[in-house]
Amino acid sequence: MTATDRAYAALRADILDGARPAGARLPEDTLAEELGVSRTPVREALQRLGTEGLVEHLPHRGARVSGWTTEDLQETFELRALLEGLGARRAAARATAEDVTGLRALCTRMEHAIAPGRPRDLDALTTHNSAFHAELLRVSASTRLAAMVAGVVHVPLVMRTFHQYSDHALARSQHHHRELCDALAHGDGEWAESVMRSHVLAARTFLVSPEKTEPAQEDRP
Amino acid sequence: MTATDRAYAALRADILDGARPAGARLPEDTLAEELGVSRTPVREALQRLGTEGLVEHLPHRGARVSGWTTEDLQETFELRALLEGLGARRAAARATAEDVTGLRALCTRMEHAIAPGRPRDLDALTTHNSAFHAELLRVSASTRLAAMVAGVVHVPLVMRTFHQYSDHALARSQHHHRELCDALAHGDGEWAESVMRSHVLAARTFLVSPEKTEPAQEDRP
DNA sequence: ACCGCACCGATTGCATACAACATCGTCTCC
DNA sequence: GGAGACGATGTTGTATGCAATCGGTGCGGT
Repeated sequence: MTATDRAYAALRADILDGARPAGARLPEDTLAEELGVSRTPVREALQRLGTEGLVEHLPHRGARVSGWTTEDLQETFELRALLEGLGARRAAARATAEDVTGLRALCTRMEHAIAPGRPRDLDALTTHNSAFHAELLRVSASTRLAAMVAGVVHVPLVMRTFHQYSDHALARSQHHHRELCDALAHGDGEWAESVMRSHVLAARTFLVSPEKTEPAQEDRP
Repeated sequence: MTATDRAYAALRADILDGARPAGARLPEDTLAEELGVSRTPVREALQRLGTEGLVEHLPHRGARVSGWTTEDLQETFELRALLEGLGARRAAARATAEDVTGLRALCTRMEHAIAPGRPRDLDALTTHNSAFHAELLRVSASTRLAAMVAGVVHVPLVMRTFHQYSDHALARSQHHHRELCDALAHGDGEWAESVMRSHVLAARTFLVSPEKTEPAQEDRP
């Protein structure tokens, strides 16, 4: 692992878990000192984080941690629903029996991590969940798509979602995974895409529920 | 404009117009010499191009121009249809009367550029077309989305598409733009999204037509 | 008192020097 | 004669020094 990778990983983790709050300044030389590397890898790490939207660059003014409004969160999940939906559709057209078997194995592990009667292991759940989604993207055979999703999905955010999930919501999430496997096994891209969209949009509702921006009820008369 | 920006723009242009073909090596010091800058801005430019998928990095092996298979093109247009479709939908929910007026002005300029009875001005058409799509993304008020679209839309590719367009296809393209303006004026997101998808997918067909991968005719019995 | 302008500190942007690593050719040993 | 190891060579990865640029501050003018 290179110094650039370490600087990138450290900064990204700091930002996403709140150690560096939104608006915090990120001077290159200070970070270089803190991380024990020179300014060059710090520069490259900041640039990468900039393309992901986690930090914003002001010319000759330095980098800051960019803020996350509710609107930004909505936007992120909208994009995830779209991109991961496309990934699921493509995966359905390409998945082999072995692919599906591997994904189902991950489902089993996730179900064990939250099996009733034991304390939930949300770390393990998060790990296997990430593996599941990553595997799906691998099967979808689109490098560009995978890179884009990686830029929008932030693991600590996913974990936070799991923390807020009720038992019911957790179970539903697992049901989505199983349903995705079935859709893939049948090669049904539309089905897979639809399930994935549901999966992501369900997560969105839980994350942004504290301050709903929707115009509320749209009851039919 | 900084040296990094110049290096980025020059390399990107070289790659997209074929001056640096797929597979060509991109040694940092050689490029630095050619572009008249040092290796540092070249490195940053190569990294940016890497996130866009135009070049691929091999650890300690350098960067190469990444290849574009037909499959890659399909993928790119699939993503564009999705992302720009979302942009159009969001724009419809946010567009003011002034926004629509501005977009319609761009439509008029595009129509002038390809008015019958005069030689087509495809450079002007490309310029205004880019402005139109950029303006739409601005109205959609999603920084992340705009950045993603910029990563998959390559202007020379768009121009190549225009070159291949028949009169009929060019006219249809302009009709799409007008229809988008109408959908925005009515605040109809679904309509706008649908039109934008048609717009992008029509372009895809023209670009990949030389070697159709579709299973050909799906005539109804 | 307020506005404009020049200086000053801080920080980035760029250039260059050095070190680490991968590949390839060659040489030796089996 | 072939295979493995070792050095040669070229390239990237990293560190550091220097200059350009931006924001703020204080002074002078109006």
